[in-house]
Amino acid sequence: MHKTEETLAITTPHVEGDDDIGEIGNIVGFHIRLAHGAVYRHFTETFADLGLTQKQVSVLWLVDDHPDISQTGLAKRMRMDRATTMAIVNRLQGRQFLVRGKSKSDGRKQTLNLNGAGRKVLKKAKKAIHEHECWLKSRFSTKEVDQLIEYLARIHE
Amino acid sequence: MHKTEETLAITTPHVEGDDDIGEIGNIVGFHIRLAHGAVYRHFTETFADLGLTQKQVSVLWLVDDHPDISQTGLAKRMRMDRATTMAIVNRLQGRQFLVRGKSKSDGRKQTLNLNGAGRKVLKKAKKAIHEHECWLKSRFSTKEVDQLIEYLARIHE
DNA sequence: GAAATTTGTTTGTCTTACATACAAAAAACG
DNA sequence: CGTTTTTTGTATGTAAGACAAACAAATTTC
Repeated sequence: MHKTEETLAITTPHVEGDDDIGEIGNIVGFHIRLAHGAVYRHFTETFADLGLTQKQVSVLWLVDDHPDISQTGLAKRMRMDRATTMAIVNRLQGRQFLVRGKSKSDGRKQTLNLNGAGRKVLKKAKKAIHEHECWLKSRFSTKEVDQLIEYLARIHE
Repeated sequence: MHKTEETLAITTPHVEGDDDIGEIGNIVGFHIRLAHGAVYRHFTETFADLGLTQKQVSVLWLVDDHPDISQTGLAKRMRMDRATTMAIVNRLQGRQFLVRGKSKSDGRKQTLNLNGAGRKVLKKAKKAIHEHECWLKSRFSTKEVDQLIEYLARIHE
């Protein structure tokens, strides 16, 4: 859909179609933000009963995939700074989903690992993620999904 | 480590090193979040001297495009709830960028409009946005940009 | 060995998201 | 017409996340 200057209602007092966003609709960043918001909202609904956020699930997942990962290792992969990573790890540790240990090779580093409860909740989370992904992917063909991922990777890599 | 490969297609080549994010790399939502984060970060850098956030610029832009728009009209277009919209409008009003008025047609509604300072800062912001968009679009061809926008619109519309 | 860097930590600020509750205005309805 | 419901703006509180600045301990670099 090309929404150039075709829809130009100046003030739409009682009009039902509220998708007229004007020239800002040509800004890629604006669409990324809207898409991210929509995904975030659906994610939050899907995870309402598990009480986990996107960040928290991502961290659990990455820690599970990378046993003994350090906080900075995690931070680099998630593109977060140390303080933000601390906050999230603290929260997950507080909920008894992961444990901090001491690295033998480097005294500065912590090792992060899931415990039983963490693995259990991650298993549930992955099922919810699958459901969430199906909702997201339902509007794309397999090829389009691949292309979308490739486009997005160009942005964040 | 439980790898649930039954539902996940491997679409991302695995690279060893800090970019190796494991099977989570096949999750569209994860890439959207990373891409959004990257865009957000570059946006913040670009707008450091103007001191405006993405939301604030979007609101200024939309108010300029839709004079006398109401807060709920704004909220619908930005996919925000009323309380969040309030906070942002309050902040922009506090910085003397926009003014609230009273709607003549509906006593419940406020009318939002930019004032001189708001239009001035929006003009600067649009220049910065252009720079920011160039950074973002630099990794895509014109056709790819159109396609990316179309993909993203499928998600948020 | 001294200096610089890395890593984790704490503290504080800012922005956004959302839930809830309330009041005023308008719309819907009998 | 009056009553009820809905809409709109508002205030309040909670939570998450991003980030900056400062600090200490361990490591690396020189």
